[in-house]
Amino acid sequence: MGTQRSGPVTLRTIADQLGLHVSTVSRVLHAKPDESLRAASASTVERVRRLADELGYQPNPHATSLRTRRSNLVGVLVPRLSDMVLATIYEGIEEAAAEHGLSTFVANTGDRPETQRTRTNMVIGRRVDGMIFGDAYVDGRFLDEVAGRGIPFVLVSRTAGAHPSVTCDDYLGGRLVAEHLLELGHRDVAVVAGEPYASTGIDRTAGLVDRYREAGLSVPADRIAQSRFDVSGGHAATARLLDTPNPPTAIFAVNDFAAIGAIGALRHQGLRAGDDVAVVGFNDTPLAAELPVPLTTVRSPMLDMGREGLRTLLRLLEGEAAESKRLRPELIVRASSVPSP
Amino acid sequence: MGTQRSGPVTLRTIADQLGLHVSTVSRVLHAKPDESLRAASASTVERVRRLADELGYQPNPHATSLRTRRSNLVGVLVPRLSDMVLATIYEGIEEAAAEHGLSTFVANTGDRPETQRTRTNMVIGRRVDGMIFGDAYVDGRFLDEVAGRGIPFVLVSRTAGAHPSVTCDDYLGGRLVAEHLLELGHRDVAVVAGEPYASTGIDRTAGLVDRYREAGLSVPADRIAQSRFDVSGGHAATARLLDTPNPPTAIFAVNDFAAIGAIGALRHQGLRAGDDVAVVGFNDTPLAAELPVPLTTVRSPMLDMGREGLRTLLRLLEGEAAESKRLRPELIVRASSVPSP
DNA sequence: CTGAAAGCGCTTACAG
DNA sequence: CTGAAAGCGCTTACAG
Repeated sequence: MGTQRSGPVTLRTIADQLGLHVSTVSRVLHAKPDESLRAASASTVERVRRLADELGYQPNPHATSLRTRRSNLVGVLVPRLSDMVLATIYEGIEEAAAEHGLSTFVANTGDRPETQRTRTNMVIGRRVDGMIFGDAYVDGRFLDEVAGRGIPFVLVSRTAGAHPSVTCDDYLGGRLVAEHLLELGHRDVAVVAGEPYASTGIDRTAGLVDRYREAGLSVPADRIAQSRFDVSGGHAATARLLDTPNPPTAIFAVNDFAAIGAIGALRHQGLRAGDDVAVVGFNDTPLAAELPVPLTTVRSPMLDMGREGLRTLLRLLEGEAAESKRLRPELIVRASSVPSP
Repeated sequence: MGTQRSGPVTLRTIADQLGLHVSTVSRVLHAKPDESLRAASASTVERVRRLADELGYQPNPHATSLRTRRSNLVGVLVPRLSDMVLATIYEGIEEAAAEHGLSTFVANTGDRPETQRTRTNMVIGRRVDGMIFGDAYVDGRFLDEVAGRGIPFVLVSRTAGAHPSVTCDDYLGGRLVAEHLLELGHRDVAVVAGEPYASTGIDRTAGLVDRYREAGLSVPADRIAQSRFDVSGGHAATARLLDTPNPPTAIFAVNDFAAIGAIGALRHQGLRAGDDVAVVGFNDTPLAAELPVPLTTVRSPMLDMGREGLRTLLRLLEGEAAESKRLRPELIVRASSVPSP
């Protein structure tokens, strides 16, 4: 059995017990199945593998990273994980990362530029191989800087400038909503539009407005209200939109949570979603279908966005060119946009 | 300016440019403000600090970890980050970790024992200093193993055996719900109880059942339905509870999302939450207040749980004893449990 | 087929 | 006050 060493098992533990040199052990453990022949004799390979298994050897990633200058670490920045949309995208990232032997750091930035900066520095300080940003500002200035520092990254959920991104086709999503509302005869629609720095809200709004214009109808500026992306943000924005002598007959909130807030604001005014005012959300989070008034919304492929985002980063890390992708949205019609019979 | 080195700035870069030895530079950069005197002469300290700043020196954490056997890394396991409750707890963990110069790995385990195993191994393989589990099974068997491997950890959200934990006082929360429903005159209550392996659901249920028993009322087994913790889990469990000739007059779902599912299931039967059946949730997530029928629920201090969980781990890492904590819940009464006037 | 050496970037006693 | 050495655990040409 050899000497019983305390502390974690290292290459040296194995080498000593087998009377080999650490470099031999390293070579064996490192070789892909097919090239093990070149690493050592068949019997040595066998003995090393068996003992490594028995002792539960796990390479020290700090030593490996120090030596190879590759950390197999990916940094992920999101506005906030308590936003189910981003959390789900992150789940996709994590799944795909695990499949490829990568680990991920996530940090919440609250969409605050100052925090984006400090978190990015912190993550880069940890020597990640690449980053994924879910909190891009549409102007992309900060990201230009990051690119200038030579660190590879991919955006998910939001686009910015020409940086590679994996997003939902938000513009198309907005158009789908417009078509649905036009069919229902709504000529006067208002938009809970999200934050002005996020491409998601911008593009979803633009899609709706453009499609309305094509139908000969304009959506005036005072029908479009900025908002936070959460429930209370949607509530506040809707309250403002309703504070007018001639309220709209339909509301498009660019996010399911904002839509829930919109429904809350309507209720405050004694108005019911569906019967009195059509409400449409975005994302088709698992809540949408279960609300007391089930929510019409646009399904966006959140998990896939994450998975595909990581794969794109992987390609970048291997020196290939990264192409941006827009994934297809799908309109899901429920009771919140159609009056009960 | 000295030689222009390519690649990242290391201690050597600074040492060479200043004609010092790396060990001197290390000592200076390492010293706390007050002990810098002992590290080097005042002028050397000044020169080193200035240049490090200028060059934007960031120590290579892999080298530091390799040398010091401390990674300043914490591994966090949660059932799923797309559960807003866990995501919020994690935000608390991350905040507190950042304040203490620690970074965190999070992984989703989906509450699957197999995944808990592989993720734990993966995280330990990354040489974290400690772990935080938000996905503890109440039997604690797996955690006993982890403890046996000598890795320090703290539980959040759920308890298990005698392992140190930071949780909401779930039992008390259940009692608060019982008192509220008893006051309203409900003698026949049903529980959407969550997963049988999670202390949260178990304790919340027990609190309610015990308080009812003290009032001379029993909650029979067929009024208690296991459920997943998400919306569709709550829906399914409620559908089962309603499938009886004499349905209950009140439903306690041990989680806001399950409660939303419960409301959905009621609606399917033509029943309205509040007017027809009282519904109470747990956690007071931001949605609760904004639902078309605002949800009565028990507020649990999610952020604090995370922050306090990390602090407890920190104490453990410093060799102190860790005490479990139960944070105080608070009942929030809204329309879902009181008929409209 | 296997060994020996060098080195990734850092820290920490130990000298002087 | 500063330097020199050793070593954390690994990988990778280079010998033989």
